[in-house]
Amino acid sequence: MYANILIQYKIKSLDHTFTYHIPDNLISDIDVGMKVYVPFGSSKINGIVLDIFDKYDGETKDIICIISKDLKLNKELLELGKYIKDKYLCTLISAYQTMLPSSLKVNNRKESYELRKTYIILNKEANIDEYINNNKRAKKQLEIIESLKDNKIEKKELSSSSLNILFKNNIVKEEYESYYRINKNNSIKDDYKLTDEQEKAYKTIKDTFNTNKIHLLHGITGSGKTEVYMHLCKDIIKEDKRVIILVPEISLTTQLINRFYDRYGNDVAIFHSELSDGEKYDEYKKIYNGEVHIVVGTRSAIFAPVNNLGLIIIDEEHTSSYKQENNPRYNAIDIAKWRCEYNNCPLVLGSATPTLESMARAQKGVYNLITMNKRVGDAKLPVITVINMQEEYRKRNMILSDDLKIAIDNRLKNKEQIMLLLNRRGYSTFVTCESCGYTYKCPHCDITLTYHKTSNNMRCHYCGYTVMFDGICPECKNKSINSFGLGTEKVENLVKELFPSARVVRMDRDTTTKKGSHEKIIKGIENLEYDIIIGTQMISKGLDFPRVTLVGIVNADESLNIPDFRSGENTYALLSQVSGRAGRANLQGEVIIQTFNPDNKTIINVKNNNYLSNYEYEMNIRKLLKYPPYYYLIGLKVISKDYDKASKEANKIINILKNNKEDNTIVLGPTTASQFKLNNLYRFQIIIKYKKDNKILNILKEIDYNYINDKDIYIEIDVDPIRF
DNA sequence: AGCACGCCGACT
DNA sequence: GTCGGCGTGCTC
Repeated sequence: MYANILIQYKIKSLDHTFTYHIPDNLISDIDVGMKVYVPFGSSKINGIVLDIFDKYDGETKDIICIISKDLKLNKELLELGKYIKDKYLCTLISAYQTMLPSSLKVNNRKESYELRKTYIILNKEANIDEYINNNKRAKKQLEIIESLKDNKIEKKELSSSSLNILFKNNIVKEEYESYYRINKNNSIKDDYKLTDEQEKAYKTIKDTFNTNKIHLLHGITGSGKTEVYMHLCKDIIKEDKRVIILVPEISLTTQLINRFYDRYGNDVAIFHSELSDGEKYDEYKKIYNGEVHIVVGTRSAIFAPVNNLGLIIIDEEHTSSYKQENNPRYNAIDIAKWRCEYNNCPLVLGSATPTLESMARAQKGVYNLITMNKRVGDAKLPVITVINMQEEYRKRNMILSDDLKIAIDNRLKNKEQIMLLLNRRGYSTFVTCESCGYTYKCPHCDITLTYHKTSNNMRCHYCGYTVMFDGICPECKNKSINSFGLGTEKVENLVKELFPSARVVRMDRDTTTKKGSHEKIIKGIENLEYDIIIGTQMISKGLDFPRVTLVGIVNADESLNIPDFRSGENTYALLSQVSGRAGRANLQGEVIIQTFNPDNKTIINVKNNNYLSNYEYEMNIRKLLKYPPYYYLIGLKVISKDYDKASKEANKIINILKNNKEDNTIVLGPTTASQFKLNNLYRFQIIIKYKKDNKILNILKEIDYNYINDKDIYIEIDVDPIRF
């Protein structure tokens, strides 16, 4: 018997199987999907068995041993890997590697992550009565024997000196029991009553169990989407199927996971980046062994090794965190679609602000649109005020406007909580007019231009359009063009200065890196230990604090000006999500948006809480400028430590692309990538916009293949990129 | 990726 | 004469 093995190195030139002979002693155990140890060249490495067959007449070596018999990739995941390789142009092994938690990665050498407890039991074969009679004076030993007569006892609870004598005389034995690091018990009965709207959504989805339907659940913030998910889970459990629920990132996960634990206890496995390797191993095993019905987790949980999958739910489907930004650059929504098709089950995409792609599909009837327009209970929508920062700027209010300061003061007096959102600056520098808020945009791509200090010009990173920079604002003719940005720390200091008695907490990358710090801050806010919460987008999603009644958006423009064609869409989503944090319970919420561009369409749509108007506005631009969802995108980067070589190859590639495409396919570039020089590597970028073009997809694969053995040039292809 | 092989320059 | 630099090529 022989086996085709995919080896652990994720190098394009090794992206094929090698055939090995299966020695007789392994034949009965070996199976497809298992991890094996094989000789390779002059060393020994790990690999995955992809198929097993009888006859082979080339030269082979023997497989040394099987590494994991009890955990292997199942048929579905093996098949899924091929899809990922084909769609995202990555190596097959890296597709499989991303499916596995680090404890089980193919190149992992550590043997076991299993935690075991050691118990002591009486040795049934020993003549215990005789031993008791002969050792009447060994009080401690007799005590132990007596207590072991009706149950086993954990080893560490017994005195080791007496125990050792009992061991020596074969009176007692050790017994092992493995246990999981995470154990939860449910505390709440599932008797929550759904509102009419929730009930309708729930029924609609439930009626499509056992069909491959995709639902877009468009529910405004506070409309109770989670409760709909919970009800669906109940039915999944009833039918003994499995459900995967994806959530954007841990900030949201903590609160949501606790809700699932409260109701479903140890029927839930969780997956997110804050778990330790051991915890992830345990959760993976619970899923693999079919011990849980519900899997809740971030992006990589989409690869949970469930059998009998009955439903996938992707919450906050618009968030960019479902797209992996390194190889393989997959999007969890794509993977979900594939798995739902494979298992013939429905997919639910939930969001208050669906992506244009999803809404467009829903309007075309590809997805089934379910709308929830009402907030649960008495909660009213917040009142949104837009503050023109141009005027505040003249009053020397650079960070907080008078209105926002007054509003904060009022909430503090009422013992209500305040959230201040600060947009993080992007990695590229753009310039804004400090007095009127004007930002340069590319006339062809509607993208904010990026400033380049070395050449003193501004460039569009999509098409290469360039203008010189003269420092004079073309709008208000002031010489106030500048690039400025605020950090959370700066805002924190000002707030502390203005409101010295307020208890302030900051929630951003810096304060949440430590394990559990996230949860601690959230608990603190829930327990009303803080009055003012300052944070980045991290605080915008899903969090539910009933005493937060004021949300202040400090610099709404920062997000609008990110050089990305989706900046408008993303800003709408961000602002309306964070607005949704205000007034979740019966207290009236208020939102104050500070901007230099009060006439901006996105800001106006946020103020009017009009998703559909924003959708139509953005769709128009996308249609005009040929962006998704009207066109598909592919980003290709040519990377080299040699500037000239990178530039030369990029030009060569663009010519090949232009000569092998359909007429309506557009090839832009090459331009310098937004992070042009990174780790001493120069990066040129090509953008492809296409509708239906197998020609260009095939030529891309060919280009990718041609550079496999080129040591100076590295090609990076991003299919359906969300950011360039 | 990792290792052997191989072909040049500077040392005990 | 030999040690060791890393450029090239191959691994079932």
